[in-house]
Amino acid sequence: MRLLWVITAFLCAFRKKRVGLRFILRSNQQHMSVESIVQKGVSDAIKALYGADVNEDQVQLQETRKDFTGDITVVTFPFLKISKKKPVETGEEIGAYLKENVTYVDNVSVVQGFLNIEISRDYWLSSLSSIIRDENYGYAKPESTGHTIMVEYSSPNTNKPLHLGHVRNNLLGYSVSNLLKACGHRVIMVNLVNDRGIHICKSMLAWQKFGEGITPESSGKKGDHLVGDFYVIFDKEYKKQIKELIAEGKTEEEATKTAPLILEAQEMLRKWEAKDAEVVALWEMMNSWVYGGFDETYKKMGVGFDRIYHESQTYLSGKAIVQKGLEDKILYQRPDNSVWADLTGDGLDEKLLLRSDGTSVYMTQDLGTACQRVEEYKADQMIYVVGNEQNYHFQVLSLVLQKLGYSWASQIKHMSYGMVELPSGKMKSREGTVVDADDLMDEMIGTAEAMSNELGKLDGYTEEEKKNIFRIIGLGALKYFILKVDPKKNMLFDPKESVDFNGNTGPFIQYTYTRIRSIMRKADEMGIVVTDEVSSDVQVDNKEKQLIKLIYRYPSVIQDAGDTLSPALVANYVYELAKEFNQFYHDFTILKEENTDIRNLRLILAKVTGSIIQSGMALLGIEVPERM
RNA sequence: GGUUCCGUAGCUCAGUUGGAUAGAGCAACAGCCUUCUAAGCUGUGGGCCGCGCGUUCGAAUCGCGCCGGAAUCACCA
Repeated sequence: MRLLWVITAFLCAFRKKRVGLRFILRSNQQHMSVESIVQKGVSDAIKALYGADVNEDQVQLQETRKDFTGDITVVTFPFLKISKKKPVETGEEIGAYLKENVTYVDNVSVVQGFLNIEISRDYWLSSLSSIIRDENYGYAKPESTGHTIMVEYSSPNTNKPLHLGHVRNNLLGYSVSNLLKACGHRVIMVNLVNDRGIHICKSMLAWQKFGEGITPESSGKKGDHLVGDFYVIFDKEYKKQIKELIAEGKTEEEATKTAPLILEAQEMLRKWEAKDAEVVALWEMMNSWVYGGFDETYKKMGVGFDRIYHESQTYLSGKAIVQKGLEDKILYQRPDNSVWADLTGDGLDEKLLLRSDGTSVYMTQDLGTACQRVEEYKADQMIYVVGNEQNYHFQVLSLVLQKLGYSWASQIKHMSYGMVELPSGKMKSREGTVVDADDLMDEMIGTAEAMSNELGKLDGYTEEEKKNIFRIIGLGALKYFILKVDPKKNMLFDPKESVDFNGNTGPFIQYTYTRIRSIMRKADEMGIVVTDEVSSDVQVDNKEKQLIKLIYRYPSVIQDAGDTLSPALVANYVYELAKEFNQFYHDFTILKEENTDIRNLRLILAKVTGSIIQSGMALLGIEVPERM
């Protein structure tokens, strides 16, 4: 039961400190990155001008602000102590050296302490021409790092259908897995299904008592929803009994503990643990209904797993590990035989690992499954995509594993994400404010359909084709809406206002893609062949250069997003790219451009932008349509 | 109370090695379709970046202290 709901964590503690700027290496890249060129140049300049050694990593760079001319800017303040001159003077001296001695530096200008550098057209054009030849631009070679990372996500309970909270979890888990793959890691996606426990028994009992033999087939209802209904029925009947008992004079606490229904549910759990044939059969039947429903939801959402674990199989594991810890005196036993880890020295509390009756708890199971996974998959790292409400749990998990002496304990990362809040506050099933995952997806697709029909651009398409486009747009809107937000932050979702289709949204980006596809189709019809060859003496407008620079940034965006486990970085980058392209599209004609070199350059820009949109969106688990 | 996280425009969000005048979208208002898809583009208005102190050439960003919000601190998972 990992996913109750909610937030953040201590990602930062694990976040790798970046040293200097990233050097982008690709098999077919002939030259160094802009950053490296400038850093090396400045380092050389300072040596030549002032006789001091400055490490290339220490040269501070930033993108040149749009209101100044230049592509990249060196901050000169840190060098003033070396130059013993004023900022402007220092900047001018370094700038002059760069312009004189560094190949791709075309022009320099100094504003206050900032040295703005213009990189030559040749550099950008040759970058573009190598980018267009790279089929997997931005992605590292698959499994090239030699690291195996396990990503656990989703982790639902089998007593009710998936809701909005799971949606964020699933989208994040899936997207982060994609990102890590794109960074060259081997990734194994796993799901730990909570298929046992008292809450499952509640649904089972309610079905037994009130279900009258109803099944998903007989009712036409999705299995997970049907089971969820009985969970609600249990709760209702249970409350009724509590009320009656209180009316008879019992205290609320007594009533809660002694209501017949809860006693029966507990009895059922005992029978389940004793492997009572009848209970197990019921449990298997109802779980299979739920799995059927989940599969449908996962499929619609577009997520999947390499391996599914069931808590019914893992909940006993970890006991041996705890026993060993006890023998090694890392853990201790209380007089009632319960086993504890004392974490007070680390600023935390004491944590129970085995109950007095010897049975295990949530933590025990996680200790066990972690060890099992390391052995089974030789995982170098394990990432748990779980809401921030469980920050404490994972802090303890990592700490206990460390104390037990597992060298890989520090490789456990809790990818803690924030809760999705509704305008009314938290989702509460009892108050009927839960946003169901299936309903939500259907609504989004319905909205896409209504909007599309209103615009009437798909007239003449078959129903089949239209349906698929509505699905792509509706889900694109939902997924983008959720993924563009920094994972660790709580976010607000307003079901009434639904999700926008204009502005910084999935459909906006998809729309940009369809525009590009439309151009490419038309070019094809006109018999225009887009060549990979970028003419080196073609005029490049500022807007075009702007686009090239954005395109150039893509690989480092993927790296950053992978390092920080943040799909939001990719989402916001793709939006920026789409926006930039739309401006370009608005200002320039492409197909009607008469100069064929310029036309070819613009077609290349369109083509590369289109494939980055497609691949970036794919990292987010979002499809792009050919038309909309 | 302890621990962790969050606080940026009316609303939803960007802003990650500390850098120049803090950016988008939505909403509001004003424009742009005989020209490659107007789900687009352009413009206007809108901000003590929660508050204070400190570090420094420079702080939305780092440190400390407050204020406000969230989560958690079970022999539940």
